Amino acid sequence: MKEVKSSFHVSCKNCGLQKVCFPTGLNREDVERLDNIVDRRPPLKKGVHLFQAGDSFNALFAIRAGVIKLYSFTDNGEEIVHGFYLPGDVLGIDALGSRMHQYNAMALDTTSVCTLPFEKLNELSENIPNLSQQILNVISKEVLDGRMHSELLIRRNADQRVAQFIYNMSERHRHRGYAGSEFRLSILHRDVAVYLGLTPETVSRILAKFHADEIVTWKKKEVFIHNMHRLQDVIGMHHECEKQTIDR
Amino acid sequence: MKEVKSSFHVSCKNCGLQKVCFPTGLNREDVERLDNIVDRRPPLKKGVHLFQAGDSFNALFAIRAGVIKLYSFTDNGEEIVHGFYLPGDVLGIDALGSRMHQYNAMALDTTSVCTLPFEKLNELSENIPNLSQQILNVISKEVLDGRMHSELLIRRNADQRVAQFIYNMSERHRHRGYAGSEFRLSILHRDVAVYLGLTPETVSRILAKFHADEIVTWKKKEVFIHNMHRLQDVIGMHHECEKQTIDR
DNA sequence: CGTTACGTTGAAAGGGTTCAATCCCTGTGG
DNA sequence: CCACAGGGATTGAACCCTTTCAACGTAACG
Repeated sequence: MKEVKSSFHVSCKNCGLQKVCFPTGLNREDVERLDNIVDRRPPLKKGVHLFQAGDSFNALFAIRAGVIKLYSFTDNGEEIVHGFYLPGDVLGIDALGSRMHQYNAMALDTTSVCTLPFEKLNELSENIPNLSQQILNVISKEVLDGRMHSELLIRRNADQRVAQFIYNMSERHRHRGYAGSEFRLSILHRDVAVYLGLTPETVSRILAKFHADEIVTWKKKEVFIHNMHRLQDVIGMHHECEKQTIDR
Repeated sequence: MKEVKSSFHVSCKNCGLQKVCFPTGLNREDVERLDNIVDRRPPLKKGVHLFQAGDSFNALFAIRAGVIKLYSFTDNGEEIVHGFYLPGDVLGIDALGSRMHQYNAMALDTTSVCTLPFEKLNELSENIPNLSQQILNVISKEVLDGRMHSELLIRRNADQRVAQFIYNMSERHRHRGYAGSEFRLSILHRDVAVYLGLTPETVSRILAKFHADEIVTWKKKEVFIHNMHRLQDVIGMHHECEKQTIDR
C-alpha cells in the first residue's frame, strides 16, 4: 500500500455506505469498475453550492459526509426546500430529463461528495445489468420521496409533520449504522420549517412542547429522542413491529 | 387498407399524441419499432383500476384517451391523490424501483391505454439511443411533477391552489391541441379537493366565487375560463409572455 | 321514481400565521 | 479577551383562513 489517500479519497470498496448508496447489489468486481469512474474532490464548505438551478448536468453526486439542502424559489421569491441529503444519498436526479439542474444544492455543513459522470455511468451500465436497475432504484427513491413529502403536507398537522421529520431522520441515521435515538443534525430549524410548510415560530413552539413532554429534545445541533414510542404516537403510527425502512 | 382497426388500435405513427407521449424525438423508423411492442386493449370503464398498489410491475402505460387518477391511502385510511393523467401521459413510473406498483390507478372516465412492456422497452432502447433519453424524460417529468405538487401545497392558499389547478389543466389541454379556455374535465371536485389538500366544501366555495367573479365556471364536467388574465392574477403569475409549458 | 353519492351553503371553532419584542449563540474586530 | 453585531430561535397576543359539522339541494343511476 504505497499511496496514502486522504479521507475524501476512500474507494467505493472501502466505503461504509455501500448498502445505502449506489453499489447495492453489485459484486466486488463491478464495484471496482464503478470506483474507477468516480471523481472525488475536496469537501465543500458550509454554504457552498454543489450546483445551482440552470447549471448544465454532467454527473450524479453521492454524498459521503455532511448534509445537502435541495431547494428553489417560487415565482414571488419564497424559498421551497425539497429535501435534505445525507451520506449515501444520491443527488442530481432533477436534471436527468432536461440535462440542466432545476434546483439549488447547498452544503449545510462541511460536505464530501463523490461525482459520478453520467455518460461514463451509462456506458458502464451497458455492461453491468444490475447497475441500470440500481440507477432506476435511485430515481425511484426520488419519486417516492416527493410523494411522501406531498402526503406529509396534505394530511398532517404541524405536530405530526415535525414528529415525522424527526422520526424519518432517526430512521435514516439508524439505517446508516448510527444510533437512531441520538444524533447530530446540522439543519437550521428555519430550513426544516420551510421544508414542512410551516413557519419557524410554529416549529419552535412544537419543539418546546416536545421537550417539555420529554419526547424529543433538539437543541443546538444535537437531537435526543427520549421516547420513541410517544414520538410514533404523535405521528399516528402503529408500532407493533419495530422495523420499517423509510428513507428520506 | 384491408384491416379496419377500431379506434383503440391506432398505431403510434397515426396517433395525435406523439408530441406529448413517448415517441418525441424518435424518427419514423424508430416509432415503427416502438409501435410493434405496444400492446393495445379495449378501453377501461369508469371506476376500473389499471393497476393497484402491490401489483407486480410489467409495463409502463401511455394514456390515449380518458383520465386516470393515481392515488393511495395514509396509514389511517385517508385518501391521497397524487395526480391526474391525461392523454399522452405515461403512468407506472412509481414501480420502476421496486418492480411493484406503489399506488392505485383508476379510470375516472372511459379510458384507453397503450401498454409498453418494460422488458421489451429496455431491449429496444439498447438500439435506439434517443429512446433511453426519452424514458429519462418521462421519469424526470414525474419527479418534477411531484415537486411542483409539494410547492403548491406549501406556499399557496386555497384560492391559489384551485386557480393553479385549473390553469395547469388548461395548459395541458392547450398543449394537446385543444382549446385552453374551454374543455371537458371528468374529475370530481371531491378528487380535486383531495389532490389540493383541501376539503370539498372549500373547493366548492372557491369555485362559486370564481364563477361570481366571472373568472372561471366549472359546472358539471365543463370548464370555461372567462378571464385567463385574472386567473393568472389569482395565482400570482407575471403574464408578460403568454407561453410556458407546464405539464401535469 | 327513488336511492345514493356528490355538491352547496351557513355558522362556529380552531390551528397556524402574523407581527413584534426579546433572547441567545456565533463569529468578528478592537 | 471582551464587546458588539447579526442571524436564528423563542415567546406572546391578535387575527384570519380553512375546517368542521350540519342541513339541504341536485344530478346520475338503477
